[in-house]
Amino acid sequence: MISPRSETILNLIVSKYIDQAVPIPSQSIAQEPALGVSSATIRNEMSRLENEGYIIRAHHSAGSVPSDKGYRFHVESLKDISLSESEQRLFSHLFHQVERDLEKWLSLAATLLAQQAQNMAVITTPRPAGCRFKHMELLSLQDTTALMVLVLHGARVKEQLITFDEAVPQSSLTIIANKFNAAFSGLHREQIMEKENEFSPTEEQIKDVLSRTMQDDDEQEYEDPYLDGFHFMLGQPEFTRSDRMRGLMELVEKRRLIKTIIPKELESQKVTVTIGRENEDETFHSYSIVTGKYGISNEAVGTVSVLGPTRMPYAHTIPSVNYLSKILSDLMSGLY
Amino acid sequence: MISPRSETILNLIVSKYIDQAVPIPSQSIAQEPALGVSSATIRNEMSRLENEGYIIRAHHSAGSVPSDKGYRFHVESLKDISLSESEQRLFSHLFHQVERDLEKWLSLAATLLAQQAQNMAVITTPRPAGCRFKHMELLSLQDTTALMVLVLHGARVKEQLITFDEAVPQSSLTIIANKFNAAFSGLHREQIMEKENEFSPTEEQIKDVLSRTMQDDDEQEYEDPYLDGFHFMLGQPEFTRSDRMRGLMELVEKRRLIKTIIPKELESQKVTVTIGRENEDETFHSYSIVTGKYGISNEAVGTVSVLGPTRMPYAHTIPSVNYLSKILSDLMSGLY
DNA sequence: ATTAGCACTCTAAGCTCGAGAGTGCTAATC
DNA sequence: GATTAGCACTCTCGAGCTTAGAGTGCTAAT
Repeated sequence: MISPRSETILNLIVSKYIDQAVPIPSQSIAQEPALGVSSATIRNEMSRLENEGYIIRAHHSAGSVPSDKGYRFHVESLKDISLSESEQRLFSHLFHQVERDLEKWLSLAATLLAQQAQNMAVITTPRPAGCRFKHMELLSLQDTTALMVLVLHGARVKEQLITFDEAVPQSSLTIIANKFNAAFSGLHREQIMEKENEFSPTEEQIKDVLSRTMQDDDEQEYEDPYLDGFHFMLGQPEFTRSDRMRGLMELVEKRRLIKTIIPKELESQKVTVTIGRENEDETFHSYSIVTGKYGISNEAVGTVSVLGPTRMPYAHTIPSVNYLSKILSDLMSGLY
Repeated sequence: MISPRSETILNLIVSKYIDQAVPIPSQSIAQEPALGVSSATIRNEMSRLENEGYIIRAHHSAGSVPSDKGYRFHVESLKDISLSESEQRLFSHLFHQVERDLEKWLSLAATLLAQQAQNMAVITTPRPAGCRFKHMELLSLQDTTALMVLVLHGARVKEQLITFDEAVPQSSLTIIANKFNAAFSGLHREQIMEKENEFSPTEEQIKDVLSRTMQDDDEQEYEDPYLDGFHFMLGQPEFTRSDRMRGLMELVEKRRLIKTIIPKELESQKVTVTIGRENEDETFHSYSIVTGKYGISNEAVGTVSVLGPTRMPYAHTIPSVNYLSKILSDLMSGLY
């Protein structure tokens, strides 16, 4: 890749293909007012681009389709684009209209992002580095059954049923809850386990359940993510053959999706784009994933992603992911 | 429909078609050892069945495909079948292995049901008739922000952020929570609103949020249901053409599915089967829905359903829905 | 009432063929 | 040397045709 004209042509091919989902002929590029050359010249450039692996032809005399390498070039060329001011304002406005509630925010973000990218949006809930006890409540439901409501730092709430061997009245439960609240406030699970006060058997049991619940939370890689826009993805011409999506569908349903989708390294604050065969998992060899990180470092971090075919409107998707990450981070700082 | 032999033949056609998804020729029925007649005889019976609208032929000389009326007959003929004892034991066993937690139960039930029916299972969470206050907790997050944790009867937990105009310390919040807990225990929303104690502005604000949260809960038709087995459905040969499922996909995603899916009348404890054009909503004219009710009457009721093409393994699906409703009802009685 | 036998119908898959789209190459032009 | 017009060549896609075979409906025999 040398001449600037080659770059222009490649970018035109990629944009047009993303738009039209049809192999792009040299003529259609020649018509572009940006460059005043004939289709024959374009053809020369195109065969060079093909030799260098930026574009692919289905057969001898077919139009051009970008390769992964072609998409990669295109993506690099627009990494620094940001969302238009009017869209930024619209987004902010929408977020300030909904209730102050993490779930509502994430759900809204997923919907907006899917809409922008015309593909599936995946937003994971913030992962605390290691959850910390904030408050607990014990409520008697029946003689031997109680509900434990556990509040962790960062406005995370967990519930768990507990069954005792013998009847435990609400009054005892309240006393125990108060005792635990005083003793465990702000502690991590390990610190709670170390505490060796003298506990009654009932208390020990509750402490056990508490510990297991917190451990669950720590171990859980991600909760069910917020998904939206699967139907946009299905609408793409890539999926007229339905078998194409079977495997993917199962991934989504089984929620195994997430582990595979999120890039291992999420060091940088920048948006990460993984294109086609750059994905380690073979299932995604014809998909691209655009991922951003949001949240508060060292406290709780989640991801904002878009999954779609490699032919994805990166020019809309990347800045949207970027801006939504920023909004969510800002909103979340109010919770910690 | 008169002769018992006609009935046998119709049932054979339906079962075979459900199994094979291919029009059933007279020969294949004649081979059945159950009735020792030739294919010509079957053909005579078949043309009678066709005249009466139980089966349909794609064209002049094609095999038989059941009509909605045919499926209806088939379903009526097996309404009283129950799950095999071994499967009943297996199901019970599985339910007693998981944690005592409503979410886990519903999720397990959805997975089992989808597996049995080889189609999509939809389980709605129990709807309380009108929610009742059990307990609340107020936790300060930042100076002017608090988290309200609201526990309703039936082990339902709700969270809501509250933002105050001025700083409110944890100590004040605790006092307010105690006051409310004492005053509102066991009450419905309307009853809480009627209470006209003298409240401070902060208390009024919290009471307002409380009321809105409870109203939300009352108005919300259904929460997000538990879905499983969409991929089974996609695997059915009905869906080799992908456009067939687009609309459906969107329904699932937008959660509008539920309102449309659940029969208006759920009086009886029996399982309800709605076949093809019996569905009011046109979208489901080529689908069948099998629905059962579970829960505790007048307290909290949810539904267990299977959605799939009219060619659905009713013989497995109906007893499974039936038995799972029973299991879930039994389990839930422990929560009230 | 049942059945064997056969002619008839309809589908689905394969096949050819021509039109059209788009390229690669060559030779002329700037 | 870069660009371009012109044209032959390649490949795809859909239309139309053909044929094998699956399955029925009918008739005449049992």
